[in-house]
Amino acid sequence: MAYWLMKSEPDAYSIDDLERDGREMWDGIRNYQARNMMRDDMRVGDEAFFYHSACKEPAAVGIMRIASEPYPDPTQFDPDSKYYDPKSNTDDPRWRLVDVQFVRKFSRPVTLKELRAHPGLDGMILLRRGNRLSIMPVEKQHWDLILDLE
DNA sequence: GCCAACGTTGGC
DNA sequence: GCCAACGTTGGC
Repeated sequence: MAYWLMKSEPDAYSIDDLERDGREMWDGIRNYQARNMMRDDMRVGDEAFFYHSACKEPAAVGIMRIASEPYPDPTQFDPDSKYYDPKSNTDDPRWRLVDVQFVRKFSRPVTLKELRAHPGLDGMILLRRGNRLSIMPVEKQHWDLILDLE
């Protein structure tokens, strides 16, 4: 089983929204690297940190499970969606997504500040300078360390 | 709100 | 295929 970290802006979709919904499409990913990981590397049953980005306190806030095989992101075909991609077509969809299932919310957010301060987490992709990936793999040892921080 | 870092686009 | 211009991400 593999481990992941997936970012969302809490103003757009937060861990509380996922807790309410239970299961949801992880839509709107429009970055090829992130797409490729969903398309090629994720497996049903993998676990992922839900991470709040672009907000007052960036932090890992909970855990979810990959709940589906990859399939075309319907928002790319919807002209009313902000994720609409006129260059994609149904014959050869450009963007794919997976469903995620809520597992649990952390008892408290594990903040980016704490992650940066932990020597054992050196080398995490999330902490690399200039990193903008919204979906990234997490090594098992890092996963376990972060759970210890909760 | 600023801005560094990065990805994408498109002219050549 | 290069690269300048532009747009976006996301921490601060």
